[in-house]
Amino acid sequence: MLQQTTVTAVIPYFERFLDAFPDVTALARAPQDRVMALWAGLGYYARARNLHACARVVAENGGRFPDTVAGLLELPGIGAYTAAAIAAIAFGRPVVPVDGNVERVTARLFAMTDPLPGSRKAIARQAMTLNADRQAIARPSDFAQALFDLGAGICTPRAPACVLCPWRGACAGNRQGIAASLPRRAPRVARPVRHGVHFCMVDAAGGILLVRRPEKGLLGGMMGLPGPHWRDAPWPQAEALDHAPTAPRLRVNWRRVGQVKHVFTHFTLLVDVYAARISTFPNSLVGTEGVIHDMDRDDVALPSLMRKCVELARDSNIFD
DNA sequence: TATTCGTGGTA
DNA sequence: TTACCAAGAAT
Repeated sequence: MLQQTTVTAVIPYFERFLDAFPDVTALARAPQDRVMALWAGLGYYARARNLHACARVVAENGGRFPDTVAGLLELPGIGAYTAAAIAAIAFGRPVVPVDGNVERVTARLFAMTDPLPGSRKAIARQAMTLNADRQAIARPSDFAQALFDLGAGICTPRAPACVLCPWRGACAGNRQGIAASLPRRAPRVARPVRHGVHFCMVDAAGGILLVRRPEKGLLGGMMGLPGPHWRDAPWPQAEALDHAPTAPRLRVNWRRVGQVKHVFTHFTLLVDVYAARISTFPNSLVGTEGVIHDMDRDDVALPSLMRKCVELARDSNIFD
């Protein structure tokens, strides 16, 4: 959960996850949709699929995790960082997990000025040597946690508190007066804008028509409002309505209720939201798709983007 | 090696 | 507002 995600954002998800799946075998035997529903809103949904797959592998092997970096790397969703973190924290192996915090501390400590992401391997190599110390080797878990906390609390991305840093005297970045500017990054490309359309169909009971998204790709395995693919060009209303969900002898009066802006990692999405009320869902629509009656239910795998679209439709009084 | 993957908080 | 960033992994 903590991969690329803040502790603050993770905590409530972590609590609910452990309530639902007290141990790895419970997670292994859970249906995937239940896992995705409890992950909904946290993002990077491949992590949920990988975690579930990982639990199944571990359960197959008697419910015991590998206790070496090499063994952990074999598991789905566990890469170099997570393997080292588990090995050090759970099994006391003398390795240094290199996350964004450790990367930043290392780049500053050794005044490494080559920009990320090209310098990533060199920084990681340097970081591996940080525990070349008798006390560090003796307590791999504490040393890893201490590095995280140094990066999160003292050696922060902006305005680092160098005067409070226990490593100030050894820090080449501080000595050269460039610590706060490290690690340097290659300039990032501008985020393009893409356009989508989604349809919020509501029945008399307040049910909303949902479809399951493909397993792979963006929001993979999650539920969503129906609509055509996202593309670079905007969708004129007439063209958008060609993609509205429909059924034989079903007359639907669509109304554009507004636009949702949603920022993904590598593009910004503008979604035109259309809403309509019908009396009851035809079987041809409900049969292969899903309907929810309460958006606040925690058993629906609805990502934040789709939640925002439904909220917009709700604000348009389509549910009244 | 470079892309693709979410979301929310903060300056 | 925009831009950046967070206990990265898979392809």
